[in-house]
This record gives sequence, C-alpha cells and structure tokens, in this order.
Amino acid sequence: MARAATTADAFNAVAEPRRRQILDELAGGERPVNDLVRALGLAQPQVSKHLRVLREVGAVEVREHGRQRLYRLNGEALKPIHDWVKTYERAWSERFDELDAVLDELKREEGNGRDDG
Amino acid sequence: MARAATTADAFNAVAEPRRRQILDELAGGERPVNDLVRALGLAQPQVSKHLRVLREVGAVEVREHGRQRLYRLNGEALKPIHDWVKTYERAWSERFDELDAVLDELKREEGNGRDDG
DNA sequence: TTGACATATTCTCATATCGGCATATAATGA
DNA sequence: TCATTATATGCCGATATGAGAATATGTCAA
Repeated sequence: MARAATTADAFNAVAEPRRRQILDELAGGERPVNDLVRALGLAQPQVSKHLRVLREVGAVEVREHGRQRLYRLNGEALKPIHDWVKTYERAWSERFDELDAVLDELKREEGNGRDDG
Repeated sequence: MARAATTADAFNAVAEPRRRQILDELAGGERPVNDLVRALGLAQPQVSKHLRVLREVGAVEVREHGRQRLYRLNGEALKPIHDWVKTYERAWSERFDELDAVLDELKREEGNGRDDG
C-alpha cells in the first residue's frame, strides 16, 4: 500500500501546490483550460489532469461552451478542510487568547467556592 | 519527477488521514508515542514515522521524559492552511451571503447615480 | 551488566503520483 | 471532408509514499 486514502478527498487534492494555484485562479471567475495553462505555465495535459482531480473531489465544476470547457470554483468542497483546521485556530488567534483568559478567570472563581477534596 | 513539493509542508503533512488523527489526539494534550499507538491502532514504527513528518513541518514538538517522548501540538504550523482556505469561506458562510447582499445593494445605488455610457 | 521497556531508523515491497509525450475526442470552419 | 483548435486520456519513467518487519538507540531497574 502506498497511501491508504487516495487523492479522492479534498485534503489530498489541495496538497498539490499547482492545484491550489488553479483554485486561486478560478477564484477570479470561470476560466477555460487554456487560460489556466497560460497562467500556470504548465503543459495542457497536466492542467487537465489536475482539473480532473479537482473535479473528482468536487472542488471545481465544468460547463461546456463550444469547444471550450469553462471551469469554475466550488468552494463548498473545501469546507471540510476549513472545519478541521478551524479547531486549531486557538493556537494563533487573539480572539482565543482572550477567551482563554476569561475561562481561566472563571475557573479560578469557581475554585474559590469549591468544597470537595 | 513525482511530486514537486515533497511532504515538507503543512498541506502535505495533513493530507494523510492518520496524521490528522494524531493531531486530533494531541489536541487533548501532550501524549507519549505509545498512547498514540493505542489510540490509532497502528504499529509503533508507523506512528513514529508519521510523527517525524509532523515534526518536520513543525506541527508537533517533542519533550523527553525518561524513556518516553512526549509529543505536543503546535497549531501555528497549520495557520497557512487556515489562511489559504479562509479565502474560500465565501462559498458556504452565511456571513458572506449577507455581505454580498449589502455589496449588491451598494452597487445598485451607485449605478443609479452614474452618468457614463 | 543484563534485561525490559519506549521510541526511532532502516530496508523492502507495493502502489500512487507527477510530468512529458503522443494520441484520442470533439467542435468549428473552410 | 479536411484542417484547426480545445481538451482529455493513455502510457512511460522517475520518484515519493506508506505499511510491515527487523533492528538500532536510549533509558531505567534489578
């Protein structure tokens, strides 16, 4: 076995820098593949392959327009990542520092009133 | 070339489900390796290897305690992921829906006052 | 020192992955 | 129909990766 979970989830899809670049490009709006090819400086087949991975995890969607395929972002697919990483936000967010201070204060007051051993 | 960027960044480190599990365990506080072995049901060497990857990207830190190594979380290392994915929050967050509504409103009003062609 | 325990490292194997290249598919236009 | 344009797919080679098993390293206790 190489990797238990294959590329079929958002975390893996986004682990590849080129794919993040693609999503960043698409954040500006719908784009045909060749636009992305130019923007990334990658060969067209590689871009198509990255787009496929992104499609498979639902991070992008396609629309046919003549001979072009217009790709657009579907940010919802990234929500699981956001949700997961959010639980660690405590580590750097000032808001949580303040919350921690309040909780410490509460804990101290509660401790004063306690009578168990 | 296989993968341009190797595991040496947070995105890659976290792409592996077992490693996310490890971080989730450590969120509860400092733990020795064997605790994690039991919690994950993985073999000890694999856990040590995953811990190494996490250490290399700074997501965990170690402290020696007798023959044990106590690992603890360093959530800061995950901030880049949070920052990146945050820009896509618009896709699912109600707050942004409301913001969008306000911006549309402003745009409409501005449009009324315009005089160019 | 010897032995038990805790953890890290090394080696091997199977597989996933990425890029490069050639080619297939499909739409458009002459 | 044939050429051109736009995109997708398939195959190849190099490499990364993860699990398993064996072993090395380090610490403590007797």
